[in-house]
This record gives sequence, C-alpha cells and structure tokens, in this order.
Amino acid sequence: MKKFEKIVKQTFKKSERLSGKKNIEELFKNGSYFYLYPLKVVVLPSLHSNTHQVLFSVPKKSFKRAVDRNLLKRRMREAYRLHKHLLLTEPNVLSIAYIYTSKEVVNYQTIAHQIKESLNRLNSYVEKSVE
RNA sequence: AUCGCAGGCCGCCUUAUCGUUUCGAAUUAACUUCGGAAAGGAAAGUCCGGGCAAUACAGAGCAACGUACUUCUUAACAGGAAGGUACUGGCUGUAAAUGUCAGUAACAGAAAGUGCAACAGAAAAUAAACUACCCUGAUAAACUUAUGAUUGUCGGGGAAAAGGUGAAAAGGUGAGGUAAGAGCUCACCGCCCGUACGGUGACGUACAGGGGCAUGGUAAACCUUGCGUAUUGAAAGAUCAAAUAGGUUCUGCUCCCCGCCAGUUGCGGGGACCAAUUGGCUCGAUUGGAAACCCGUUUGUCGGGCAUAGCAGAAUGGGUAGAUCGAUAGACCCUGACGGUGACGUCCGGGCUAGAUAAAUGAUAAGGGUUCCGAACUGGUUUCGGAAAACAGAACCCGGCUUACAGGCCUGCAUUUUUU
RNA sequence: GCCGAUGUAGCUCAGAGGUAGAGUACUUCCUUGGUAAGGAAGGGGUCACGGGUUCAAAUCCCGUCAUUGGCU
Repeated sequence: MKKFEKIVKQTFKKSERLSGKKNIEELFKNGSYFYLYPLKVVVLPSLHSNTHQVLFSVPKKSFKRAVDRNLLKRRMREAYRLHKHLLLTEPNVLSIAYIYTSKEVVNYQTIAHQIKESLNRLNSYVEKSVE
C-alpha cells in the first residue's frame, strides 16, 4: 500500500478535472449513479482521457451563499485528493461527478469517509470491460 | 471609570507538511525545478452613474421613463460639500419671541385644469341654516280697560358670532358697531401683492407702500412646468476554426433541350432582376431598378415565352464544438506640498497590487495573541484547564448608495460616580 | 452573470385608497336508528417584514426577506 502511495502523487491538476460541455453532457446522459449520503456519484467509462476525470458540484438551490458552496466543494476536492490512490488505474478510465445532495453542511470527516467508500465501489467500474 | 449617541479605522498572527491558479527564469518532449504574487469592507444586493462594445443616428416633434430648494463638486450621478427654508428637540431667556447648538425633510407647482375625502356631522368646497339668535306676517292661549307685550304653532327673511361632529368647518385677539351679527370698521399679529436694498442664487431685511383676506387638504391621484435620457449588455463583441451536413463556384462524365457543321460518338449555347434602410411612433431624409435574349407583330411606353437533373473531384464563403482576444496599469494606490470654508483640485516623489473559466486562493498539525468560563496562588496579577472568534467569496472595470457584521481601537458630544 | 413575477384564513384564490371577503377545511346545533349528504350558527388574519406619503395603506413609494419563472 505504501508503495502505491509513492507512485500516485497527491496532486490534483487540471487534467484530472472533468471539463467541457460535451463531456459533462455525455456523463449525465449516459452515466450510471449511486447514492452515499450526503453524496450522489455519477460514473461513465471515458474514451477521451488518459486519467480519471472528476467534477464536484453543490447545487445553488440547497445553498444560497457562495461561501457555503465553496466550502463544501473544497472539502470534497481535498478528500478526493488525499484518497485517490485507492482507485485503480487499469484497465478503464472513468469520468466521475460528485454531487452534494444534503441541505446541511457536513463536516470533513464524514465527507472523507464517504469518498473513500465511493472509491472502493468505483473500482468495480474500472475492472468492468468496455463494450 | 460607567453607560449611550454620532463619525472614522482595523477585520487574529507565525511556522511546518501536502496541495490549487498564475507570472518570470532555466532545462527540456513535459504541468520538471527555482523564485514571486493570489479575495472584501462590504467582493453581497444589483438600486443609481460612467467607461467599454455592438446596433441605430441630418434634424424636429410626440410618447414613454427618470428627476425636482440653491450654488458648487465630478468623467458622471438620485452620490458628496457648503448654504437657504420648514419642522422637531436641547440650552439661554421666558408671557411669547429672539439667539444658539443638534437632528430630520421625494423641499418645484394646489390663485392651469380634472378628480378624491368612508363614518360622523346642519354643512366637506361656486359654501351651507339643524339647534340656538334677531326681524317680520298669520293664528291660538292666558294677562291687560286698551294700545300692547309674552308664550306656542305655521310661514317669510337676516346672520356666520355660540353648540356639537370630524383628520380637516373658510384668518386670530381686543374694541367699536348692529334688530341680531359679520373685516362691517379700527388697533396689534398673521397673510397676499408691490417697491427698495443685500446676496452668484435659494432667500433675507425694510416700508407712516397697496389689498380687508381673495388663496382649506391631497401631485409617493391624474396632471402642469423646468431639466435629463437612443437601445441592448462582456452570456456585449472581435479573431482563428476540427468533424459532419448544407450553400456557392469551377472541372469532368451521364441525361435533357436548342442551334450549327456533317462523316459514325463532332462543335457551341442553356444567363440577370423585379425596391431597400430608418431608435417606440410620426414627419422627414438617403439610395435605386424598370435591362437583355428569343418568337410574334398592328412598330407602341405593345403582347407572349424562357427547362436548370444526377454522380465524382477541387476550390471557396458562412459557421457549430473548441481556442485566443476582450480581461486586468487604472477617473489606480501611498507620502508630502500648495489652492479652496468644504466636497475636491493641481503638482513633486515613490509603488505595481488576484485574474480563474464546470471556475484557483485550500486541508492538517503545532505555537502565540485576544475575549469568556472554571480552578489554584504570593490575590492590581500570575499559572493551569476548557471554549469562542462575525458578516461573508472576485468573474469586464471603476465612482457611489443600500443592506449584513463577532470583537477591538481612535475622535467628538452627553449621562452617572470618584479624586484634585 | 443578467432580466422579470409573486407573497392575504389550515388550503386555493378575490379585493388596486375608506375599518378584509369567497370556496373548501374546522367547531357547535338541527336532520337520521346511526353515518354521509343537506340546513342553521360560529371561530379563525401582525394582509411576508421594516420604514415613509396620506386624515386614513392589503392597496401608493422606498428598502429587506422568502418563493418562483426566463435568458444560455
């Protein structure tokens, strides 16, 4: 496990983020999803990229203040950055969207725990073969 | 010291580890390394004003919208400064006023017009007569010798003083006057008009001036007057531009039509236009075309006719995804000097201070400072333990306004207490 | 980021300067052997909140808050 951590750095660069209108539309149109309170995770095997690509979203409807939305996005991003080594990198590459569904601000420990859980689940998508 | 009000300022700090965006340098295939920078006083609300961009624009009028004491300030403003007026409160003084300090004001026009005012009340806006008041006619009653006067009832007038209603009742106080009353007359006060003087102006002051008072409220009701406003917003807009599918042009082949030459499969041709633009509307303004070919013909400014296929290749225009610019050095910030009552302006010197794009500015740990709570002690303080730290996150950029805000600091004014 | 709309009884909505209503729901009574339906009576409102204009504001003006629609 320690070896693995050395190989996968704890960075979170631009190339690891999901961007582009088309990619996002495709993900939400064709992706499969599951819930892990307070998160909703949307996944789709990707063909365009070399690495996993992630986006984090907090709906404006649940949180009026921009400060709250930023805080939750930062917590989710930080949790993903520190634990992404749990996600396998072969054979498939995924597009992932994390959507915050709760209407209350949840602390960092809970979010980190659920992110870890979600990564374990996502490994099954990585191993599945693309049709 | 205490507790208020008003104004201004600050908006926890340091270190380490792992990260994010961007700029510069170096080496390179590289996001690899090194160094620098990275949220606010409100970044918020989107309520005003401007820059900037596209579109429109000779000019004028109307509509619509905004705005409203004056002068200044400014790129501009519904912001700000200084002043005027009115109102409220304190102080001085006191019968009131004057004076002074502070605060508040959507503060143009109600003697241009139209409208509105529930309930109550006699009456709610060209004034009006319910009670009460005064004069008077008729009639009844009792009194009186009688004229007469009193009271009641019915009618005709006068009056706007008293009553009560209401948010509001048509100058106030006093005197004269009268049948009773009334600006009917007079004095003082108030009001309107005029003149003079002072002030850039709002306005102020004065008058042996004129007017008996006409002019109630509401314009955040319509409206009138003055002034102002073209519309839409960076998701504006500019440049480059993949794949796919259209457009246009050219070339080749096939098909169709016409003509010519002829020799069997050869050669040539198959074309253009028919008004347009103009802010929300109108006037007005600007710029056009009406041609050519074929056939007929009565030779006219006449009538009729004119089909455009398919495949392949190349070029080209618009333009989607996407990318770049717009977009971060500016009505900028700091210090000082000068001018101005002030807002503010001018000048010298210094500084570079976020720039993302599914959207960076974070997470964890340790230490310190501040405030609060508890305990111990040598009891103004120190030590230990625990807790708390607001409102809030750039998105083209500025000037304001408004709203939110833990805690702290400074200045001015006022309250209470102590000391000198 | 930009531009609009709405907020009135538990619910759905009228009311647009003069003391706030309708339908439905609720309570009580009548009717019925009992229930429903029907009939009669009644209660229930900070007109989202805070200021202002006016004699008077749900209504007009300004500012907050909440809900909601559109532009791409």
